[in-house]
Amino acid sequence: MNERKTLDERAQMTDLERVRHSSAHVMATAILRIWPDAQFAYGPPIEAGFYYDFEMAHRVTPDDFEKIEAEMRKIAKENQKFEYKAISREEAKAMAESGRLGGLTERPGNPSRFKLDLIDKIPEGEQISCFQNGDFIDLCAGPHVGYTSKCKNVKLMSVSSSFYLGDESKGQLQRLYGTAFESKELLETHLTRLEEAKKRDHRRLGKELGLFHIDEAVGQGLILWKPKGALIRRSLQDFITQELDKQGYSQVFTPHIGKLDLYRTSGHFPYYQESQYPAIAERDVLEKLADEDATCATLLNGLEKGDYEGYLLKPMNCPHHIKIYASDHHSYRDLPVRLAEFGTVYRWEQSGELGGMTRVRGFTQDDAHLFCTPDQVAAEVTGCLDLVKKVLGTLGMDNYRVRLSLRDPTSDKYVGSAENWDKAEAALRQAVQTLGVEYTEELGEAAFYGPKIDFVVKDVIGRDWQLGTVQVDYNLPVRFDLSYVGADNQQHVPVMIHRAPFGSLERFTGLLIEHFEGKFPTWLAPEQVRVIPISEKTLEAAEAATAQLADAGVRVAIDRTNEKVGAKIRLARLDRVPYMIVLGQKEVDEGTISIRRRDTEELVTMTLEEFITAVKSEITARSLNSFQP
RNA sequence: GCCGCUGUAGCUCAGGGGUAGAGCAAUUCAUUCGUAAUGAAUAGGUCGUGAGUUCGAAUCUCACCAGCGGCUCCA
Repeated sequence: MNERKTLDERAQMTDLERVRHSSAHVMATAILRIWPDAQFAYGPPIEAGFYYDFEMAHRVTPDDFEKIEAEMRKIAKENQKFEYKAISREEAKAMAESGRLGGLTERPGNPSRFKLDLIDKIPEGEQISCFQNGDFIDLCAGPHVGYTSKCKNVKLMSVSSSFYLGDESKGQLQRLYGTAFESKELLETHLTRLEEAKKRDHRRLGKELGLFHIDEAVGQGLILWKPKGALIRRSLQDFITQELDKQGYSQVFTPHIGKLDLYRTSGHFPYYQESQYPAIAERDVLEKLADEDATCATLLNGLEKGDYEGYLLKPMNCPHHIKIYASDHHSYRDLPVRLAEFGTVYRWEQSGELGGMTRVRGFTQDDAHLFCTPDQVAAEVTGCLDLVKKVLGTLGMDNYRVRLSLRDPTSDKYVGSAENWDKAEAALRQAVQTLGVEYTEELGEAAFYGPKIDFVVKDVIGRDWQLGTVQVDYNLPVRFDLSYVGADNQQHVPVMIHRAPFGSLERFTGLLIEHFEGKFPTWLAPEQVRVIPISEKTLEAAEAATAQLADAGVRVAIDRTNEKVGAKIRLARLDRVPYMIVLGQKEVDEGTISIRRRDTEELVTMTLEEFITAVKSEITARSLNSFQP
């Protein structure tokens, strides 16, 4: 976000982005009027508005928003002109030294240290420019709106912290987020939409619908799937399992822990040590160290260096699957070998990053590892992409973007030869082009052992989450000395493909809850049908219908409470049950049932047998829509 | 991990230096009802945890824990 935009990109800034970028300047002006010691760093427009990073003694809290907004509206009313000024590098530096750049001209302050740094980052020979509105001048490439009156429809959203240029070592700044629109109506629509989105938050719906629970006593980021959530997960797993069977995968089961040596070989243990649960030392090591009065540091060092053996909660499934592959001899005729597992892994994510089901410390990947010949890579990757597309398509999730994650050529965090990286990246690029969807190539997003194709979706508050992923790996097969016998009767190293169409069941379910607003299609709904007797007089008939539905394999519940029908309907709708069957004396006499769907007022009458046939075929087809009578 | 905010009944939240409140949910009773809330009664809380200040702390202070919004990270 901090890279310098090209002139072309700046010219392409939309009118709305100009309003927002200008609003960031107006906000800075307002802050300076209230707190003159503020030092500004960087203030761009973003997808949902704008922010400005700054440093000052006063800590902004939401209580200050009203005061800042009032000053901003005042500045908008003053209708200051945004004036472009081209200045020389020397002028810019002189202005920054006197605190007038990113400051008030009439009230210069301390040298603008961030602006000085930003000036140094502008390539020699490039025109340096600034914009002035009223008495506020800022180093800025623009573009802006003409006058501050365009910036009157603003709202401050939140305050948080950030690092200067995203660098943890460069100190912490305050970041104030706001949003701005071209009209009051658009602003209000946006704010209403945000309120609506909050109601879809999976953390809120997960609680309301009884899908999952996170308990302090169990641990941060560890999901307890409650019965209803577990039914959703089971349906998803059944779906995937069916697809895997069709596509020639073999399902395996592996333990949740493995010896440290396994991860030393894979390279994960030293590389990701900070984000793993600490290793479990063997008992005799602990006893020996206790006898010697050794410190924890001795233990940790010994584990790290390999002096002591221990176990790790598995942070990924690859090494276990690799060992399954390696336990047999393989001929090129056997390949590809496709090993799949719903494999639960544990990662010590930073506490501040955890949240709901989307970022957790224990999660289950719908994982698989494919071992194939170099010739098979392209076809296998394409097959994996098709699977991801099938999964997302079945669920009606079409709001994803595709990212080709490549290595950053300037970084040394990657393992393996440049030649293999080039091959892997080329294979993925070729495969993603067959997908027929737009994709972006992003440098530095690759895994340390190989490039990947990621499917990224947004949650209700606009955050990006990586779901499905397909990765080509030339490195682990070498590290683990894997082989197969080729047609030439020689030993060859297979290529590995890692892939997970959902990513993790936790994250995927969290995003599904938001995607469907809790109104899952019938095949996923924890409770598919609710039977509602009108009174105790028809309870017996309702019990019989419930039993018949359950017998047919439909997930059904009966409402035995003494409430009126209206209350029972309301409760069933709040529980997002797709179908309600109302049974009164009339239906019993006629031998029919009255069906009401979750989203309509319309009532349909048919026999129970007809309904069972229809709903069963809807479930089997994994239909997104309810059946049409 | 860092910055900021928050933590009161199962849930949503009010209150606030003199020992706890509402609505919903729950339980019981009455009602037997025709498509989004029938009525009444009852029960329910060491006010996140620990320490400190105070005659007295849910309320003030500090530490810790957890959640939320960002940052950083994400094999």
